[in-house]
Amino acid sequence: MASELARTPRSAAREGREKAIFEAARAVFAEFGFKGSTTAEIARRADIPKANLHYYFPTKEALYRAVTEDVLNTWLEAASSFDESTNPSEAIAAYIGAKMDMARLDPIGSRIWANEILRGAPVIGDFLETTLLDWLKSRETIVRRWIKTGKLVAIEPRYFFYMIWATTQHYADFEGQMVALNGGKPLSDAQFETAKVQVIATLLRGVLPSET
Amino acid sequence: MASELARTPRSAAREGREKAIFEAARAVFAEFGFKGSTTAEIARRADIPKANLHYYFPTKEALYRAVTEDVLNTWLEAASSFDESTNPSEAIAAYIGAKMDMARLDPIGSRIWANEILRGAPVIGDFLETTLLDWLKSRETIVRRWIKTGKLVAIEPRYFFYMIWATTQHYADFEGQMVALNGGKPLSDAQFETAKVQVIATLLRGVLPSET
DNA sequence: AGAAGAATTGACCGATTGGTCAAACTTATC
DNA sequence: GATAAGTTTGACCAATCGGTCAATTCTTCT
Repeated sequence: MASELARTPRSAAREGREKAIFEAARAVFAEFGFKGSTTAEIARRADIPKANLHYYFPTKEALYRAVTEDVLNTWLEAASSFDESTNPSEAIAAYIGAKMDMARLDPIGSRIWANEILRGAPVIGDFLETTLLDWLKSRETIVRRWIKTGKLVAIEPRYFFYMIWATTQHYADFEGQMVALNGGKPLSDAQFETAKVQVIATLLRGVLPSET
Repeated sequence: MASELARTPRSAAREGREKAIFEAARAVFAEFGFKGSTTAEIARRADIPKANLHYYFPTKEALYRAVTEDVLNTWLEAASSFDESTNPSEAIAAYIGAKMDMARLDPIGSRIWANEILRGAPVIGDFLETTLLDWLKSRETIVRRWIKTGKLVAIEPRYFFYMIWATTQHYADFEGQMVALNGGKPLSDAQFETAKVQVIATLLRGVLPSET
């Protein structure tokens, strides 16, 4: 099959080098944004000559697109954790938990996203208007159903999702601020777990009807 | 007095030109961060030759510091709206409201802050570790007192403030995402007011004891 | 072993970067 | 209206930018 030929696995060495460039690019783009990043700096962190970088990724923009689209896929995976079939508490808790874990495990991805949005989302703009909007609409429907059946207080679902996105992403994007406020040390696993539990509890209390 | 001579008011024309450069710089730094911004682009937006920009602000870094410190002062003004003397609901509502209004009225300032933190806060790092930490500690004390007197549920105050900062700042930093999800149009005043009311209500419900 | 292709790299390119400078131009003061 | 000070600006600089290229080295296959 032709498609199988196209997917012929490259040598492991090649994949390794590509990944090294990719990871270096992620770190640099996350810190300096697209314009502020240089292929020279990325190559330096990947420990290869700049010319070699351009052999694997012809342009800075191609590399940026590859990095950005990868972040997008990670986002989509986490999105599925908001499950319609479970009850509101469980669905919301699972979703917030998944997004918190994402921020903890891949803060760089979150920062790449943040930089892209700050620029006006020139690359992922289409995705926002199509896939993300569709996702949001379908989840809004679910939330509205929960509200109608008295399982949630009357809220505008959209702004509730914004709160979740804002809070979870904050733990990745503003890590620098948190470190400064934590005596120069990153949040420990225990601290992060406390934060995660509290974020879930506070947001659930904020939208669940009083138990009267 | 010598200090008075130093503060000799410059001509109104000079102040106007300085302000034009300043505003152009704010917009550019907010969009591209420090490294991604160029003095040429700032000068272009201020509609002056680049050499003239360097007459008013000798270096790109000096201009950036001026812009950043201005953002900092705005933050400090809003911080005072968290008032110890009022009850928790009012203090928290007023503070969230003030930060939401800040995000609405000065999204650029918020984005400059975000870019600075994403870079690792090289300029405002000192401020974070001193003034901001002091502010946070004193407010944590107030919140803990409220918890002890049963006016708030048991929470770690710090992570509650992070939620507030995250959510309010999100309305400025991720405006591009919200616009994409709102049919390409910015949030109307009515939409923003709804969002603001809901954010306050949800967060208050999240930390106030049930009315049983 | 040797040919063919893939990968590596130093040298280099025109464009852009932050910043300088001297000459020209305005404005205030006497 | 002459002088001095403050302001504006095009031309220019070395350094860095994204990207190219030809020469070289390494792998793979027969």
